[in-house]
Amino acid sequence: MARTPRPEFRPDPSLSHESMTELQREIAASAAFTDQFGFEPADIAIDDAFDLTTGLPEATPESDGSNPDAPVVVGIDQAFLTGETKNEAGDDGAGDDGAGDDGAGDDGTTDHDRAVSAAVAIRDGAVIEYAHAVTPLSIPYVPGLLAFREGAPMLDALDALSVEPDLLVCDGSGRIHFREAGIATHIGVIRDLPSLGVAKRLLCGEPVESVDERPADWQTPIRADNRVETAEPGTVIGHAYQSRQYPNSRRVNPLYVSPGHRVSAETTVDLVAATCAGYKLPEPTRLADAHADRVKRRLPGED
DNA sequence: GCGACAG
DNA sequence: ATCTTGTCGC
Repeated sequence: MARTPRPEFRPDPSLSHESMTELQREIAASAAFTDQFGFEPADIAIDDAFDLTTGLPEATPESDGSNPDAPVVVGIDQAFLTGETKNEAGDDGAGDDGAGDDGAGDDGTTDHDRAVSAAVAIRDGAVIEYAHAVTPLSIPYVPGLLAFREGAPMLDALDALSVEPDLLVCDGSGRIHFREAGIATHIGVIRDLPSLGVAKRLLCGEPVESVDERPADWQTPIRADNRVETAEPGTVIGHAYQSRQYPNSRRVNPLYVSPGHRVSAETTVDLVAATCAGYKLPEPTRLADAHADRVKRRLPGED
């Protein structure tokens, strides 16, 4: 059957705003918001939360006891090194070959930051591999255009991974996006891998029910509103999912989960729920977050 | 012109 | 995202 050619991903700082939004429309058009993967949510279930109080669990590539045929879930997250000014004499030679000036400007902020991208591969409840990449950032954060700032760094971390992922769990939105092309969608489409996004805050769209004071495991659909340019208002683009709640309180906010690529909105909730083990964030994201922080701490500069 | 906005 | 110790509440 005919197949839409995969859009190329060029996070070039010189790209115009229009070019970026146009590329996102192509990404969204190439994305599949239907289930296209060969396993069940139960196959990636993580029953026991990893204990991160004594450091991260050791990676065990040679499955000791765990099922080597279980799907590989890869969590991806980032940490940042900001405020890196360019006036430091004797800067480490790893500087970027700057094309002219930095887009610094009037507000004093520069783009001389670096991203630490971390990817953690989990199979049958065990970590089988850690990978990371440190990438200079050249594009500022703009709501809706996050993929152009963090996409390449995330792909770098994925490239550093030796195992083949069966599912990517990204930090941020997927289909819950102005053009249905959040960073989870970008990454999924570019690698043509099943992917989903887990965000702590809602970018756009409207919950069917109020998300306040909800018990654990509660969920409600997120419908496209007038801010979602590519979908008919009312279209379900993701869900609010209350992954955890304290026994006698109701202050924890829900997660906002949405399809990235090759996963439906409904199944996205099931997949996230399967990888949650008592904490607000799903285990793949918790571990990727911790790994990114660990790499960042070990980097020259802060000891 | 006003509002609104992942990491 | 990041800057950051202790601390109020269950």
